[in-house]
Amino acid sequence: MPKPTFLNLEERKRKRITYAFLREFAVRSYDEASLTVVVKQLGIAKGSVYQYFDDKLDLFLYLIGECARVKQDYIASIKREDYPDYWSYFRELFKRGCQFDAENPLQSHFLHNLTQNLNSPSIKNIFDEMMSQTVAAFEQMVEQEVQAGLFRPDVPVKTMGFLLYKIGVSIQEQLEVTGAINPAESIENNQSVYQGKKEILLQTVDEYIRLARGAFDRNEAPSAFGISPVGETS
Amino acid sequence: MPKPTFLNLEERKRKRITYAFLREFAVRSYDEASLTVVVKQLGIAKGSVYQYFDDKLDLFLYLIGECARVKQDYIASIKREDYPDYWSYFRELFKRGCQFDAENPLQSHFLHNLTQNLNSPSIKNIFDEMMSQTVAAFEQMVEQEVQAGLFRPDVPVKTMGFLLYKIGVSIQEQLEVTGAINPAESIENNQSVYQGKKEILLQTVDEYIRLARGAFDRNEAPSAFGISPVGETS
Amino acid sequence: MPKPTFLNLEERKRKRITYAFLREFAVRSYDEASLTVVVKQLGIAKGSVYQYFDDKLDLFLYLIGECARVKQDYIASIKREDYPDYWSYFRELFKRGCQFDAENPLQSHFLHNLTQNLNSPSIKNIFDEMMSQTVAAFEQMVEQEVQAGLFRPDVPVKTMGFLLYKIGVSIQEQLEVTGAINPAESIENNQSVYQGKKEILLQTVDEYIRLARGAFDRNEAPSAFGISPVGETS
Amino acid sequence: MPKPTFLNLEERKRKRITYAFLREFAVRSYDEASLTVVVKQLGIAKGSVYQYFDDKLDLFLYLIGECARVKQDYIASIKREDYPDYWSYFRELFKRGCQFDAENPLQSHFLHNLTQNLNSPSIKNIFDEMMSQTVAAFEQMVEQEVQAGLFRPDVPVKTMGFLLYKIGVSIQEQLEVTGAINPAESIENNQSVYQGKKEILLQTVDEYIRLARGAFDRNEAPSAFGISPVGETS
DNA sequence: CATGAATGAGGCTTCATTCAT
DNA sequence: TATGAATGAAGCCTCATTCAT
Repeated sequence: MPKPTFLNLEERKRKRITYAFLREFAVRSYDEASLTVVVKQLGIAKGSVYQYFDDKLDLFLYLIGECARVKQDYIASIKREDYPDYWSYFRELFKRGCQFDAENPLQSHFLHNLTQNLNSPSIKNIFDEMMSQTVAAFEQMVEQEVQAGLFRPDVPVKTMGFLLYKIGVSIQEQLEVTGAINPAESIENNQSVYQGKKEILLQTVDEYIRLARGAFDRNEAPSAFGISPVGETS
Repeated sequence: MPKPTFLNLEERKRKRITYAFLREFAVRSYDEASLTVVVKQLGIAKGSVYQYFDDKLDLFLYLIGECARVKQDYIASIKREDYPDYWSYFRELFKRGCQFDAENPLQSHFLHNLTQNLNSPSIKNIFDEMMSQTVAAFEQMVEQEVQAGLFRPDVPVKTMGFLLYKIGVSIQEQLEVTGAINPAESIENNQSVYQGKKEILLQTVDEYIRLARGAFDRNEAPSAFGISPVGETS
Repeated sequence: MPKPTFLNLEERKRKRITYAFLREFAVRSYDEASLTVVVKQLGIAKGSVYQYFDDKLDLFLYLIGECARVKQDYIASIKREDYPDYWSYFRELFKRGCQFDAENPLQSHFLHNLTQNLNSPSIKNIFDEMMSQTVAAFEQMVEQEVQAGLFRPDVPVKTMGFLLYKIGVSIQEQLEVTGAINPAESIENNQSVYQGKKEILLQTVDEYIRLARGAFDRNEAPSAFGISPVGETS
Repeated sequence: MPKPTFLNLEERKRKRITYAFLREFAVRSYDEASLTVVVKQLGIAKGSVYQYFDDKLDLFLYLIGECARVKQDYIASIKREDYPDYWSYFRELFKRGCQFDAENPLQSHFLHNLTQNLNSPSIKNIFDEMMSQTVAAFEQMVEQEVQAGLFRPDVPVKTMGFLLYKIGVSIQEQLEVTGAINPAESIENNQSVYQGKKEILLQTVDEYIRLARGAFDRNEAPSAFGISPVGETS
């Protein structure tokens, strides 16, 4: 939690500082990120950072909180009940994610880099909990769909929830591995993560959805009935 | 590549050294791992390490190679053609992986930690390539299944390959996130990663396979139509 | 270039540090010089050096720059056009050099040791360029004298320039080889390089000048012909 | 002085070892040269070197002695009395030096690199003495010429001797600074120092001789007499 | 509230030399 | 006589954090 010293800062300065650190943590992992470097860029005293935050971790957690809050604003309004099935809802999440990315490039980069950041032992505990929460959220979604008879009931919710979470992550990773997006490069050029790549992102989302439907949706056997009644009736 | 000095070492000593470093790299990431610490544990001179290996990276790559080689011995004999479908083949891979884990706990821990290790910038390039190769291998498997008419043709091989790769990873991760396994703790107690957890691992594999079937397998319903109805009714 | 941290240091401290390093580099070559040793002498933390300078090379270049600047102040005001011939100008350079030596013993020692320092591979490139510039400066001087009809035109400027440069160096070296001066010892006793040796230095300079006149000056015999004989006889 | 162990070695092996170390010391300075590296190249045990020589210095001095001996064989037969003046003798020294270079490239490279090697503190004492001897030899030559009435008597022999020595050195250095020769490169290509550069070397020698004549030769004033008798007779 | 110099542990790496076999 | 593994001091450099001003 930042100290009052930081919160009382003139907004301009507070944002300047926040952005500089976001940029650093968007490019390097927690352990690699160097306060020294950022402080030099900012032209502020090293000691100041310790007037604002308890330590490196405190600062880092603040940044996570801020970015999560901003992204949440984009996503919170998307309600499952406004969509006919889970997958159109799922797709919408990515669409809004794109909007968030375009309007908050630095925050988007920061969160993006976060995903590949689960190791640094200094923060392992914290990350584990964060991930647990995220996974739990997906489990809950799955639970709802199962209850509604839309997702298959024959696989534990835990497993489906985790795979669903992983599918979300995979979409980003695949784009990165195949070179469709290049965060390291785009942040260098002051571009957002998905700048000019919205189409390919959504296309990939659709491909994954096609696969996921087969995996998660309740088997349409009854409808198959309607298709091949002959064999059955005979 | 280790220097002859290392290879000529008395086997007992060579193994003692290898194991000590495996242990370190199984617990810490490449950049965090400290040669100094291990050397102190071993009670050997720091300089000795540099008689054995060119540098830290050389040592690390040797460990990767050794572990991969050992694991390969367990897996290489599993041939796709010996199994009726991809998924029984897939399952067998995990079964043998379990055996490898039980019989080579340290190597298994090392490889396990490797997965969560993609960041260390000193070795990012090397890791990226390793992962690319792994992903490519999965793509190739998918390609084969598609050719054989067993996997669906309406989703790009690249996407299916990547998801398949991710499913493999997810199984391990889910067990870790849910607390079913706890590598950090088990290595402390000189236990293998999956010690006493073989059942739950395979059960989870089966769950994922059930999901994956729906996602990847060619939907047989329509084709069943053309092939049999007539014959059935007659 | 030193970091602001160093420049903002209290002058007393800054000088103390500068002098300690000057002393080290005046006695040892770049590669042999040990920051660790100096830091211990100074009683400051090793890390401090890296708050002041980027690295060892940065520190070294700073020292070169400082000493060169100081020496330049002594020499810059000497203009060729104020002297009837090159050699009286040349002699004056050494006289002022002596003054610089007396008033800045440590800097003088440092620069003196620099000359014998062309090897250290870490800085070979930098040194090669420095020497090239110095040689070029001598070439230019020679060129001017040739243009003015004062130096002989029948030997390439390159060769004369290089020899002239070497003569300057030789004067110092001869005194050292013959034991007239002993930098290693004099720095130990906090004496300047040429302390109490000004006379012998200038005497040696004069000897070299006498030799150099024969080598470089245009032979006046023929020209004496056209100018005077007639006028003299009349 | 090498130990008997070395001298008793089969000649082929002894030469192989000698050459490998010559090569190393021809490329690196004494302090930079690494026994470890050479021993690896040779494929012999590190300990062997210490069976052959007391230590690094002992080995180095042996190499100096060997090379000096070989070069001496080329030069010793050149007698001053066989030449009309010092400078034709001087020129011959370089010609034979060229022959030595062509027929013993490695030794030539080694000796060449030696010149730029006066710093390494580990061997400073030894080098100082070597140089003193060389300088003394030149002094003696100068002394003889002065006695013979061929060199000017109005400048101390010490100074003329030293400059003469320096001129010899300068010739080599100038060729290197101007890029006419490139030892570092030529040794890489298994070429001798002056391979294909004999002409430019001798040409440079001639230029230096032209300068040196003016500097060292007794003033020819009397001969000027014969040129401008008019003014004198009137 | 800001400053920024000081800290010092810890990191990897190199090398000549020794000594038991 | 040859081997080659072991040594360990010394080197440069990084970084989060502290604290006096």
